[in-house]
Amino acid sequence: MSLLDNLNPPQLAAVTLEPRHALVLAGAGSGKTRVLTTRMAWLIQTGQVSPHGLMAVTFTNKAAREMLTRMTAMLPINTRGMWIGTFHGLCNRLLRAHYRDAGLPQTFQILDTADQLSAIKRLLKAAGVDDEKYPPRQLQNFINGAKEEGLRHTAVEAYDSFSRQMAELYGMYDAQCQREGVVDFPELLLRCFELLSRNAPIREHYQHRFRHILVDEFQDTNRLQYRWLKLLAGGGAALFAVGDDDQSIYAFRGANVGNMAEFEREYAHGAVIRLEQNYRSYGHILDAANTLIRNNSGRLGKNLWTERGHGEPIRVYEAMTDSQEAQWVVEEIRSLVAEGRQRREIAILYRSNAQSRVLEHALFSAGMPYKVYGGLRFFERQEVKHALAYLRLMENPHEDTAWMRVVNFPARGIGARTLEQLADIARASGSSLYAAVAQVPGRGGNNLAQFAALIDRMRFETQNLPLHEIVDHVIEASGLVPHYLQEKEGAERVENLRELVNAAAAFAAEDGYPFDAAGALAQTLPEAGIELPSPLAAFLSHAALEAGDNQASEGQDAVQLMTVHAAKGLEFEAVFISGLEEGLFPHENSILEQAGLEEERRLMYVAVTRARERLYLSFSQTRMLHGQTRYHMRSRFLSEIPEECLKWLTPKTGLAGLPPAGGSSWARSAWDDDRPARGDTGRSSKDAYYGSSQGYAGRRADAGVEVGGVLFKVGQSVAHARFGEGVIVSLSGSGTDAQAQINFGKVGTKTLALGIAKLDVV
DNA sequence: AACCTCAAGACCTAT
DNA sequence: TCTTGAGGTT
Repeated sequence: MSLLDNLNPPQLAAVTLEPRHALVLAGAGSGKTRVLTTRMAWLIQTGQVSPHGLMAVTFTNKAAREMLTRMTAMLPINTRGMWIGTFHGLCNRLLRAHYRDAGLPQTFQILDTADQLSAIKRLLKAAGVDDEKYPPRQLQNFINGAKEEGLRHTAVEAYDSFSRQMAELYGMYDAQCQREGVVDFPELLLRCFELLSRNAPIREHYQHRFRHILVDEFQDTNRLQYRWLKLLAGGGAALFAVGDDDQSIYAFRGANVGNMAEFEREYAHGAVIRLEQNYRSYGHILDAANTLIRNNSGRLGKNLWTERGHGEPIRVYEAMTDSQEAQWVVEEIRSLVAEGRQRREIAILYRSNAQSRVLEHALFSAGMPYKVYGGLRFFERQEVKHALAYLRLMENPHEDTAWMRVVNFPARGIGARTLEQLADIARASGSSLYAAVAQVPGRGGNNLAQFAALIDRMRFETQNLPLHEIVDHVIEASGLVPHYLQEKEGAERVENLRELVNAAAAFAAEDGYPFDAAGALAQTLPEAGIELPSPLAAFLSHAALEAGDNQASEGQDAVQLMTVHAAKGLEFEAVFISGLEEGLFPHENSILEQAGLEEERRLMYVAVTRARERLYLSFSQTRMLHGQTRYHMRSRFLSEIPEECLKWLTPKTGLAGLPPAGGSSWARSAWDDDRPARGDTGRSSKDAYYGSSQGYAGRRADAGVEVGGVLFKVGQSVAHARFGEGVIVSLSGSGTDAQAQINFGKVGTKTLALGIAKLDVV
């Protein structure tokens, strides 16, 4: 048995490529992970590289683990100390090893997105900046965007006073982080990049060490990550990048698809290998995906094909309401299960997490086991974050974010007033809050001193304990467990805190600790005299970098619910894509720009290609969103799939948005024909069509509302001075209370009071 | 200082 | 719909 058995020609070519830079364009289901892992095993087995000389980078911890598992299945070697991990994990590892050269305290902590936001809010408050004018969220995006481009605040281009101020705040934020000894996610990368570019001995050490660098999901790299890779490969390493430009769905967090084309031009010219044979899905599913994605521009080009037959058509269902849609999904799943399919092989996908609720409700009512991915994860739960904050303070009491989080939780008589005093003193002396405690007078100062003493005491009392006992001690001594025990709804929180103890034990015992920073360092850099981070520090990194699984009902055969983003890289026998509505999928925030729309289309492409055998598409005429009923047209993506791949399960007459009776090919006729050219959203024509259809107006039996002598009806076109032309989608109330929900197309749907808003009937 | 109520804003995706 | 923050009350 050879590693190379059963590879198709392009796969074989990729696996056994000479040591040189190469780009593998790997379509969905074309054996991408297999190629990556087989190449790693092959390189090692043939003695071309030692396990230490190989680095493999992924985006998710799951992918890293999968890679490790599959590689060791082929080639049983000791993987301890191998550099296989996420960009963030590997950078963390490097920074831990060289914290001094990186200008960080040994105990530096990692801020997740939420921590970062609260740090920013605290900064704005301390600096007396108007957070109306400089919204914390926007500043966060500004900072992260700059860091992802590799720019410090002094390098950010600021042409106007607003961005100059933002850059200024960015600088203050970095100073605050430095003072507190914390780094945010993008900082891990930037700091690591700067370390390598400025410190020649360290750079050369790693450049010399890594002979082969393999990158998974290359289309998701941002500019900084690309530069980081180039820097590491600068000593002659072969960069083997695997990706699929059609599956680039992370532009919103800085991913730059352009890296692929640039990489080909700069490095991999003449070494592009395409994997286009798909081993996953039947023909109809692939045809749908191929046709859909052809609407995008600037693709590197790729067409999936299969040796399997067409398979079954893609089933399409239109529901009246979101709950009816959910009901239908459950019914279909019932019959799939009755046919003998496993529930874990069935996935329900949606664009945004908020959509899961209706589906969960329907599944729950039907007694159908299900598992939701996404949403709140274990390490993001309030009580767990509180416990982690205590642990972080024990490691580094100067971390003000953690301090503020728990200084008065559970309540210990430290109020806003006292904390304000403390913050003032700390700011004046440029010290941390912890360091300023002694200077606060009065009862507040006394309480603060007791809190600081609590932290010190917990550190002292646990200093020689194993990790899980440290955690166990802290959740009690901090008062968290006692607090939640006396709270009405606290039982589950206490359970989660106890679970944190288990997580710590598991982390110390198994893969976590050796796999993470410390163990790897011990193996890889004994010569450098590296001080190992404590198990607690390693555990805290782990908690920040891997937020953990969600509420996983272990072992149960359960239907899988997740967002399309979360589904990337996975596959199922049967897939439901729900909520295929304009404004939802494609999402309304992305519709206006071509780039945004194309990313949505790639997202749809990812969703479609998750299915092996059966694919179901569904949409609903009405949906509860933001607490109110909204009306959407069906997604344009439905009309971008060839009709011959589809099988409509719902009658094609009498439904809103559809043409009147008859015509089996309405899906590609009615509004496709008069749809404006690409680039336009096509909303206006559709809205006009709504108005004249027998859609909602007839069914909802709305006689209309009269205000000021004008009769308003659902479906009617109206004009507003600011929002432009729109269509009334619903009416409520009467007289002076009358309100209308109006779809203004590009502007969105607004609810207006008819007595106040000046509306003209068009 | 703690507790409560109400309003506003988010809700799109996530290492 | 849910969470967060502000403001008022005890």
